[in-house]
Amino acid sequence: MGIDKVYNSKLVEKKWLKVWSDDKLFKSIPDNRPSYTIVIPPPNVTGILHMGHMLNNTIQDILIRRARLRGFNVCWVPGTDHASIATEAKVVKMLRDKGITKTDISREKFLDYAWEWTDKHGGLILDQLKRIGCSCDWSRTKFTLDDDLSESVIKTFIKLFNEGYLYRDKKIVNWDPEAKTTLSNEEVIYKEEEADLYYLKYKIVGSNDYLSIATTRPETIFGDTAVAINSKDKRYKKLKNKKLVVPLVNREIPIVYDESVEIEFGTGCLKVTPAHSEKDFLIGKKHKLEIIDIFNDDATLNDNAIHYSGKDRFKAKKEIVDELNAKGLISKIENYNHNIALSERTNCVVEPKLSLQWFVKMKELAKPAIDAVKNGDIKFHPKKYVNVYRNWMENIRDWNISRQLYWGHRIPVFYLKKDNSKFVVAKNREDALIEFKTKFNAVDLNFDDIIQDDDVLDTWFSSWLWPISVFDGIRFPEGRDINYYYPTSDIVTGPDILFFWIARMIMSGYYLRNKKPFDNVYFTGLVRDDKGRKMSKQLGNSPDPIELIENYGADGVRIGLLFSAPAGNDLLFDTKLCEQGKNFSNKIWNAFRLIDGFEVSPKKEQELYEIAAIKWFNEKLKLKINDIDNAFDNFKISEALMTTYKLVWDDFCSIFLEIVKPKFGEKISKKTILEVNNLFIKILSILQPFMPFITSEVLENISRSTKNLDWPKTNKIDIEVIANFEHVNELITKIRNFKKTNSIGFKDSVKLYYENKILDDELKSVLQKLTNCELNQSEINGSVKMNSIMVGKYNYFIDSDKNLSEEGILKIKEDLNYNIGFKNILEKKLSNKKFVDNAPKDVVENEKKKLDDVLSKIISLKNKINNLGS
RNA sequence: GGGCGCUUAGCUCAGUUGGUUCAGAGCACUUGGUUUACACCCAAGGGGUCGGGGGUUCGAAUCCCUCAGCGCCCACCA
Repeated sequence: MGIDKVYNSKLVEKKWLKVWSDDKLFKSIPDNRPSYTIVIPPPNVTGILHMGHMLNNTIQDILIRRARLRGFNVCWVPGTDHASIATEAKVVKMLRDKGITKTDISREKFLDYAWEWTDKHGGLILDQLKRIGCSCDWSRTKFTLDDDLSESVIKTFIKLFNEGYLYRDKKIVNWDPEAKTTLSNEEVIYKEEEADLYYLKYKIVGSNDYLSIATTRPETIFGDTAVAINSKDKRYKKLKNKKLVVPLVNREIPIVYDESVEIEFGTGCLKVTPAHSEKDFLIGKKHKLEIIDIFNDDATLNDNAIHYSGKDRFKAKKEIVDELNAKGLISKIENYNHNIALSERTNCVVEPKLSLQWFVKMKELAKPAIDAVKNGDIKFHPKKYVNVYRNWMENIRDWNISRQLYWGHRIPVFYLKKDNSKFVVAKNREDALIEFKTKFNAVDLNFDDIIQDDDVLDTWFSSWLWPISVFDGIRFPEGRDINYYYPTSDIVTGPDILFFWIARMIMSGYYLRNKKPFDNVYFTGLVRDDKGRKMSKQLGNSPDPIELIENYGADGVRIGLLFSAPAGNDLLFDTKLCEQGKNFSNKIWNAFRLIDGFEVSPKKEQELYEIAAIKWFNEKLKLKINDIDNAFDNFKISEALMTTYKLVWDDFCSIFLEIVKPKFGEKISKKTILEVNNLFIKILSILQPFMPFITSEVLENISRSTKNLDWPKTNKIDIEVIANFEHVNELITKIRNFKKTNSIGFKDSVKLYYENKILDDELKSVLQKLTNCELNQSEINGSVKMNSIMVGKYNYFIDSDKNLSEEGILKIKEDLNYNIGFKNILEKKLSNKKFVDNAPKDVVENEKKKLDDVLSKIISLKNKINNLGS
């Protein structure tokens, strides 16, 4: 045989990657067919493919390819995200390595470097997606900083502003001192940490007494402008109207009474630093306290910290504690567990900071988005995330969208240089000037008088528009594409960006188009290693997807990942699963080799066993396709794969092909080979979404053409054909088992006696081919020593020249005991008046039937044992 | 502190509305097999009192309560 014994994934993949890129096979243009659309979750433009992408995009490709086979006009839009803070951090590091500091160069210069960096490293990930077989419409590739998408972002900002959804406010925000930007609440992650709780002594003015105040942050005393006590706290009533002296600073501060202070915590007294805690800020606002900011942008202390000015916050903390200690101003130190806030990107401790920022009012936008998910208009898979979503959405907080970065969409707000409380929102400087002139009646204003906001928008402010903006539906709401492809069908993503992205896309969808952005959200799990640990760079436990593809083939890796990827559950990735995937590829390859190698005889009649096998497999295939369709409809993709896997490996290869395969030296009939090929093509169609490479290759070889596959349709299924065939199959297993336990050679002939009418000529032919038995229909002859085997409720008898082995006899006795036990249970149940009276009739009938069956089983087993004795 | 979810074979997980067609699958394991597609293979087999306890019911892996363990999300306890 000229074809390789082992499937060569490298060669095949190389070939098909070329075909797929040359032919623009996956290009979509609106037409009369129904559309099926997915927009890719855009990976970071300079990112590289990791296992999460691999899983996520494999699932999308499976959905996409199946939809294509089912005749939809399929559009999978690829693209990348500029990933504002992540990319900027990389560029800053690159510059630092070159000895350049971000602040030393102009914004324009920095952006030049950033674009250079993006051009150099960007888009690599899209090529990697091609390697795993992704069938995107590559002609539609988008980048969030493309001109059209940028314009969409700006247009949306202006619309939100004009409709009152945007405001600028001084609030406590999350400050990342390393990236020197604010972060949204979603970009902050909390980690439990053991800390010290210091009890500091604040001198009471006009007395020699001290008030003890607990804090984890003694370094912020320079910003203290009050001490707050709960008004219900009886212990401190006598302190009313007293003042306190802040240690080290020697500033006198008032005592204020506020309900938000917990009586139980520490001493019940809270030092208030309005500039460095949201809670303190609110207290300060209420009591009109002074606000003293003590940090620079890089979280070193500023001049307000007197002799600690310029020192790093952590270093300063230690020294301050030492100084306080030396002065006897710390009464005790306790261990205390609390959550520290870390930046998702830079991993440094986030500093709450008072700052003027742009916010989006979310409450109103959230309303239709909550309803859509609640009433099932948008479906989440798995459902458990509906509650998580609702919980977040119903308590949604305003979205801080400004970032003190360069890389991104610059906020389209222009201020008057002289007075930055006066501003306009406009898409460019020219419009801004006109706007200024009308709004502020400033006729003689020129470009030098205005300045654009320095900040850029949160990266998610562009990605929340993605399903609309990739079809240019913001600039041109009546465009052809947006009206054809939107709402999109499904979106596939990890639950970690449920709030960042999914929730916000739903909101923008309703806000901008009054329509949901997608019908279904499929949440994948996290890819962990085989010990259940998250994959991370530090642990080095994340395999390189491309390397895996080299070793196991893209199809093998796709299958391997999906073998353990039920929606929403984390999956423990093990390369063993890829090995299984690779083996499966090889199995398919060899099925092809076998079929391809059949010698065909044009004149030969079909064998009876061929007819039986084809008849059965036709029905079985329909049954399984129904199961697979069902699994897909419920987004149980792993289940769909497993059903396919077993259908191919067990039913098609192990059973069907084994029967159809001509006996040694014989040929196969023409009619049969045609039918086998047809069935194989259907099998390949089902496999195609999971394993695009090998199926394309085999199909081309088997049909000698590149004709398109269809997803097979099912009609009425003949259950009896399946049941009878499977009866025979079970019989075959039992005969083999009998041979094994009785040390009869696998290929040795035995005589089989049967009494029922299930076996027609075709099935008999199958039985003979696979077990090499001699068939006789007859009553049992009691005088002959025979061994009975049971299939369902029917008895078969094997006559062999060998007696039953000890093991075989033991088995029969065990079988008898089991059935007697079962009989007792049934009889007890049926004599229970309560059961007979209360249970539904069909249940009772069923139990009676079972009893009949078991009784006849017991009789035949007893006969068997008696025969042994005779 | 609030909310959600999980606990079924050695491992990873299925089990819609309670009823021996529900105690399952894949992997792993055990045994036997290789000139005739594939040892990246074939055939056969063993294995679980469904986390513990209690309740509802004629009947519970499935419904209710409770305890234990694990995981996730949210939140301004200094």
